[in-house]
Amino acid sequence: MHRSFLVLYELSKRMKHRSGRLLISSSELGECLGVSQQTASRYLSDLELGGFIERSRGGRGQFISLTRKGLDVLDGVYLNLKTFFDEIGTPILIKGRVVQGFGEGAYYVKEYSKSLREGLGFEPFFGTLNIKPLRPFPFLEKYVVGEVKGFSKGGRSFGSLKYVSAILSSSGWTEDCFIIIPKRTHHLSELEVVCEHGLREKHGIKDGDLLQVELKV
Amino acid sequence: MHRSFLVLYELSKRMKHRSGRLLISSSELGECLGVSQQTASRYLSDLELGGFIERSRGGRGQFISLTRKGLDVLDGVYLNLKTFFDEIGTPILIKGRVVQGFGEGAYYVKEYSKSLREGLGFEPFFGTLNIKPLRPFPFLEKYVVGEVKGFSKGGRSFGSLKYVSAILSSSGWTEDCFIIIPKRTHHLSELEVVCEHGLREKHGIKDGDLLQVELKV
DNA sequence: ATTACTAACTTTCGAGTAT
DNA sequence: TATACTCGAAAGTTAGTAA
Repeated sequence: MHRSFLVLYELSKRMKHRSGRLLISSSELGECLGVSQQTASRYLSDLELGGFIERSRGGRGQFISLTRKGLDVLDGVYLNLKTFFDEIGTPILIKGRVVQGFGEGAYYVKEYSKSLREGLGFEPFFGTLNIKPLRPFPFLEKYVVGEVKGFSKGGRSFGSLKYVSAILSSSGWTEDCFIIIPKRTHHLSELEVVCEHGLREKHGIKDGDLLQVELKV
Repeated sequence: MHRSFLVLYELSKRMKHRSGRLLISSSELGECLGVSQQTASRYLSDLELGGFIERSRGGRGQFISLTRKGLDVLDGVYLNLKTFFDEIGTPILIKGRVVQGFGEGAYYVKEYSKSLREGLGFEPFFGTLNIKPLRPFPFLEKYVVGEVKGFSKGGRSFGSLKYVSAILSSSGWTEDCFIIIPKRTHHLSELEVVCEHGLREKHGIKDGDLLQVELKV
């Protein structure tokens, strides 16, 4: 979240919908934001350079539309504010597709096995399911229910893990699971799920399948 | 919308709910935001000074909760993003209470009467209903359906007006109406509604009554 | 009308440090 | 541990102006 959000947001306020297009001049935008025309012009040029917007010159200003990247910035903020303002108990759902992990999941679950068993209350399956969400998803740290302390082994250091409780589901089945969050990670782009069972085998899951994760809050 | 939003938002991300309280140190916050401890400390002090947060020192940091003012900043952003991301056709509802206008509504409607009649397609009632929304409401400019040009009369200048089409309702009745937006206004805090009929008389509306405005988008 | 460059100005930041 | 002050350095802003 950097400053560019404020400008993107100001643009989005003036668009009826995410797929819309906006005609605005740099001086108008400057007025909206309380900065000069020159500064507004630089803002737009920076946003374009960063891949957040696309623009084309029109006679009375410039036509602006948001790129996927720009929309995702706004969507991430929207989803976080939604969890913040929604009534307690409103389910938090994340939809995503199964992706190929780096193959390290099994290795790590094995290494952390003892600690995880104590924390989770069951023997975790030796492997993780990696899920790539379709949209940005809320910041998960606030839902953390436990932590596994880091350790060193064979000259290699294993950092602390936090985990969030969730329910994984697809058509016809539901499984309790945990989402693993390496302690020193700021921007998670995939969810790493551990479970008591091998879900790929048990439910015939393969890469690309669409799953739903519901956070237990 | 100024920069303080970014810090408020970062705090809200770490709170489970709007009524929650957060324990965080200035250096942790600095890390989240990518700034130094000193800067984060100043951010918090500025937010407190501005009335956006309340805080109290704890041993390992400070307890932070958001004030009504701070929540309204976030809520305003949330509502705008909601209209931006919701499917087209999702109704946009604003609930608010009738308040005493400055008594100028009748005067202005009279002055603008001719132009309004042309734009709205009916003879507007000589008076406006002022509504104070309960929560922040979305930026309305993007829903403008028409404009009434400004003019000068008797040495006094009347600025341009824009208007948005809406449906006003309460238990048992519904009325088509328009929300009037003075062209050079940036921060509307009340809605000024014009209608074909005198609603205070027709429906027995009095100050403090709760009404709902649905925007026609 | 616009957009956007450069140079001077202003604000914001953070290392050092006090509390 | 914390928070938060001062002040030199860095970053951001805008007036003037070109295109």
